[in-house]
Amino acid sequence: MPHKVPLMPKAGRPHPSVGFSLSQLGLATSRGFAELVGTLGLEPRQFAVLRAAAQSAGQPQQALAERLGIPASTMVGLLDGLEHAGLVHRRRAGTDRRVHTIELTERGAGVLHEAMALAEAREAQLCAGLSAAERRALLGLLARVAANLGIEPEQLPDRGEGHRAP
Amino acid sequence: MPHKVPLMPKAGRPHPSVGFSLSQLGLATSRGFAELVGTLGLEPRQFAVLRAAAQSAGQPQQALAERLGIPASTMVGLLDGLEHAGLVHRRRAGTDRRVHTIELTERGAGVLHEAMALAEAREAQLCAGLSAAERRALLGLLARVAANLGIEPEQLPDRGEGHRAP
DNA sequence: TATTGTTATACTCTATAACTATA
DNA sequence: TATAGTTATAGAGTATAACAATA
Repeated sequence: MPHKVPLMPKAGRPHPSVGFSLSQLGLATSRGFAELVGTLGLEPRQFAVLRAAAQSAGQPQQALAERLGIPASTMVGLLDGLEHAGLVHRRRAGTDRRVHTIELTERGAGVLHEAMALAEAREAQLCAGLSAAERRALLGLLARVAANLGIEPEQLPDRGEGHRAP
Repeated sequence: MPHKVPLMPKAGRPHPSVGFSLSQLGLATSRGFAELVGTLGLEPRQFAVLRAAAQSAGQPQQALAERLGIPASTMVGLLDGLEHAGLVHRRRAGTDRRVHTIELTERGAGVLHEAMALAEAREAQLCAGLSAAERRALLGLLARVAANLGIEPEQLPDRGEGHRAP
């Protein structure tokens, strides 16, 4: 959450606004998700790293960083944690001994699996009481708002660089 | 964190999830809002303070802090900025000379007005292409998700890092 | 000389706790 | 003694820049 944390108006309560609701819910969901994967000893970005590493094994650590929009120096610490927990493996590439390729350990794959299950359960909790059609409608409307903002569907939340992002 | 900035998965792209979409859009909207009011020299929480102060003049500074969920020590800096910009006025209460009551200056009211106009324009941009009925539907669905999370409609995003060390 | 990963530095933000002045 | 506001200190988190090994 983090978005740095964004705080928006309140009070007046003339009408609820989409912007305020999204800001409020976005913070709550990401915070809740962080807590959830925290029970597995992961922080959200480590979960993202596990997923990305699982998609194709043996990626250089810098490739992962770039793909997730995480600075290389930050990636070091994230991987240190994952490696120390035995979830991931750094190996020097034979072709270029400067690069470290990343692979999930068996245990790492297991934890990733658990984390995905938690995420699914969380999704179900968020959407409790919504019919399948309503959930689809919500996703569709959110996608249209995202399009208005120029956000591509796959794009990571991406912590802004220099700008203040509360 | 945006925030702790919460970062969520990506990649796999089996189906988009409500949780991920909200996290992504929430960060984008709050960041965009921060940039927007930034053009007026405000940060988001200062905008919130102006709104709250406008609702009823002469509130003690601590009342504002509590109402917005902002720590008293943080409120000091926010008000310092607002006062220095001539948007707000600290006055010692006659009844209890310890309390500082806060009032908007004429200029503060003007800036608040501008900021609200910006926020409205932003809302329109977010909802571009949505019919009135679709926007209502979106707000309704978001409210139901919020209810599932136990969030009250009025509640501020609330950065509360809450569970720190006692 | 350029590049991969690492470490070190500096900066931003925030909260906790000390401090003052009133009560 | 307790409270409103202020200031100071310390902690977490991050990005930028220097660094070592390899190319």
